[in-house]
Amino acid sequence: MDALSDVFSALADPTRRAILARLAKGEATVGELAEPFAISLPAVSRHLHVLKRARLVEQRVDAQWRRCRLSAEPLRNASDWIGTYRRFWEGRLDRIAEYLEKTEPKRKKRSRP
Amino acid sequence: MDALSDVFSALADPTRRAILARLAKGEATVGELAEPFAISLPAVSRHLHVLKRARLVEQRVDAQWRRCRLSAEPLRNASDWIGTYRRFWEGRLDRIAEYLEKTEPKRKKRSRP
DNA sequence: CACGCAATTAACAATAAAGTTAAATAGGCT
DNA sequence: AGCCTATTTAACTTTATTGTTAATTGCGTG
Repeated sequence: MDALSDVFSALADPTRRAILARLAKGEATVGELAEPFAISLPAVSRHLHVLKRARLVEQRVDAQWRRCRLSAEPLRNASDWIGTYRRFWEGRLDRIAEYLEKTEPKRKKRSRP
Repeated sequence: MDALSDVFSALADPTRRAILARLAKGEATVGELAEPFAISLPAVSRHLHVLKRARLVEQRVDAQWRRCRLSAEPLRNASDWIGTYRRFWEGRLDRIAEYLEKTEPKRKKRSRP
């Protein structure tokens, strides 16, 4: 999978987004990250694996702990990708399209587009 | 699934992102959208279903055609969500964390974090 | 060195994703 | 009506994802 797909895919889960939100406040161990969730530790470990694959989380070994921290760089690409569509939700092109559709005279039916 | 997960999940596929890119240039029928891809028409139809579920695409019926168009509004939420992390990739907090890690004196080993 | 804690890996089950081909649905044309 | 075109739905296969519990690995302490 391409990097961008990995990132969007990693973000497509509320638990993983909550983990990132937690890490935005600072480094944490896997156990600390797992604590707020009703799922097992292995499940959290796998979520972290997904986040690492997307390069959104880095782990540093400290004795028996894995200290996790946010690595936000890939979010820049995701943001840039989405950003190319900004003009569409900022009311410029959408509205124009809507306007055209409403005011354009009805087209004749035809068999090819 | 929550709306944001639906959006990120929809974006986590290169074919679907390509479809959105095509729609950014203007309305298109399903057949037109399918044309550049090496996958079957039903497969494209399903990708569109995912995009519709995420409210990123709207379809309007025109005789036997479904004219698809971009509906970028949900991208605003996705963008906003990612945007809360902007300060991290803009070099403010990352760097501080790196700096602290490099300069902090080594901690003694201890049995609790 | 045995015990305990942190975390991952193994093994497994359930569900979802993504693709295929074939059949169904729907509208316009002759 | 019957055919052609556009698209979806059905049925099925393959592969991922997400979760579980149990076993494993790694490390520090008494």
